[in-house]
Amino acid sequence: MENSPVEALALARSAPVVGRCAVGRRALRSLHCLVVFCRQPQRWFNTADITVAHQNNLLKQLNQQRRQELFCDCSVLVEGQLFRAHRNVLFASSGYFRMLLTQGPDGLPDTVNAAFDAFTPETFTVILDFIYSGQLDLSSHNVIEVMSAASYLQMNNVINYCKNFIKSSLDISVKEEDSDRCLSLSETCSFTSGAGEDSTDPQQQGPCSVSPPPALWTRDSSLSQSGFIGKDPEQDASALALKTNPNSPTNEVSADADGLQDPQDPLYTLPGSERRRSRGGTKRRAPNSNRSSQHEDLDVLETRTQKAEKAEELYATLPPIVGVIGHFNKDSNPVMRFKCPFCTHTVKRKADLKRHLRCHTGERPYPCQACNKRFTRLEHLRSHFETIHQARKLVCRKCKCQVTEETGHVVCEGTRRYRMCTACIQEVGCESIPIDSLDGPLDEPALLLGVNGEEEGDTKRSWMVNDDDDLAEDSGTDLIIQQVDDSDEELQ
DNA sequence: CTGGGGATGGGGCCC
DNA sequence: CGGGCCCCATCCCCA
Repeated sequence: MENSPVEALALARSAPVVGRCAVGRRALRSLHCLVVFCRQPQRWFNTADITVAHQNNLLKQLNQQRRQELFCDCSVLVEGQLFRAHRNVLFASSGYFRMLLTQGPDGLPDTVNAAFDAFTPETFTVILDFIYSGQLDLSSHNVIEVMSAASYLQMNNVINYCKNFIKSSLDISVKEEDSDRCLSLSETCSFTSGAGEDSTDPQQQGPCSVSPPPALWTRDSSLSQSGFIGKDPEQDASALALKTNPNSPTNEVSADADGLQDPQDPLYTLPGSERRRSRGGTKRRAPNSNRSSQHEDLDVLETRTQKAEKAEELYATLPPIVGVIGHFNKDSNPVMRFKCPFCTHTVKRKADLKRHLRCHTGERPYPCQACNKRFTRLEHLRSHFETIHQARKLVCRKCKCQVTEETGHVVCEGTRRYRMCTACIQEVGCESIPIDSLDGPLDEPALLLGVNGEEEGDTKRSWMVNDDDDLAEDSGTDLIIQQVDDSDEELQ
């Protein structure tokens, strides 16, 4: 009796001691047939077809069983709604469930119950449907919640699909922004998974992927996950796209190539390599942008304002600031931590999370008025300004010797200022500038004017550095721009 | 090619 | 909760 190749494989696997028993001999014969069949694919079908067909069929069967609640040995309670599933499927799909099912104190129990308040039943439905079908039903309205839930459940493949969804939305946004400054995107799209196992392929890991989160699980529904999540994000995915995954190559290349990324942009983020390359200088706009009309500039300003507003909107409506129990303190009270919706990072304070989010959104609210470089934090701006533009370091730049306010002569190089000792000054033959001018136009209060003033729109005129008014190159020691007068600056 | 230093970014935590 | 400080990691430039 001959077996089919699939049966042969199964038989062979179940009878490892091939040849020592009848079953083993039968398996061996069947396996021989399989080899023959595979060598003549036109007579049979190749193994890849078998595998795919088998996987599809198996997944379909499992999904049917789930829907009919057949053999379900796992209950998941999400905000009061009960979901039945198979623990082996959940185990294979989610790092969270892997930990839940393997690291429990009592080994594998007969039934497993998990409860979540960190996401909605609708979100978990999307996740569960994906687990059992490979189809991820994403839309602009649920992508953040799904991504947050996937992050919570440690499903890297879903996270990556969500990132791709957001990135694709970004592409659409950028292209449309380039053409008619109009933001829109497709409302829904569906991603198909190639495999149910969550991906650990580093290439699929987004730039915001970090180390696995701490074990945040419970095997007792009474110890449900504490936390909260917005129920109605109402988020424009285009806004999310503009703010999400700033390091994505798509974002960088498309935006930068089109000259759309501007250091003046509150959401501006330097690409990984560009970030370093542009240090100490001013990122110029594309040459052709110099010839853009005033009308176009106004459109650009309007677009930036829209971006800033959307950033604020995102922060205001940001639902997935998920409070999670990080660990228990000495009094056995849960210590709440806040989880980033874009990665697995958790922080103690919501304010820290907001600060952390800037590394995902690319928001840089603190522009340097001297060189237009933008920073995510005021302290970074201040540090940069003191170091680069105020020559606060009492070290000779040439010979590295210690100098004082008196002996360290300030040398100006564009907007950059540094100190040199008397000997080096004479050796180089350059001129120092009076110390008095250091705290003149470049004093900090003026510097910081741009932080809040940027939203007024007028100061943005100075952000659009072109060949004619490149501050970094031409302003020299006369950094008058610190005397922020929006109306005057607009006219310059 | 390599190591040191500068500039920058990001996390933790205190005030 | 924002501001600020400290610390560390990373990247880049330069000798």
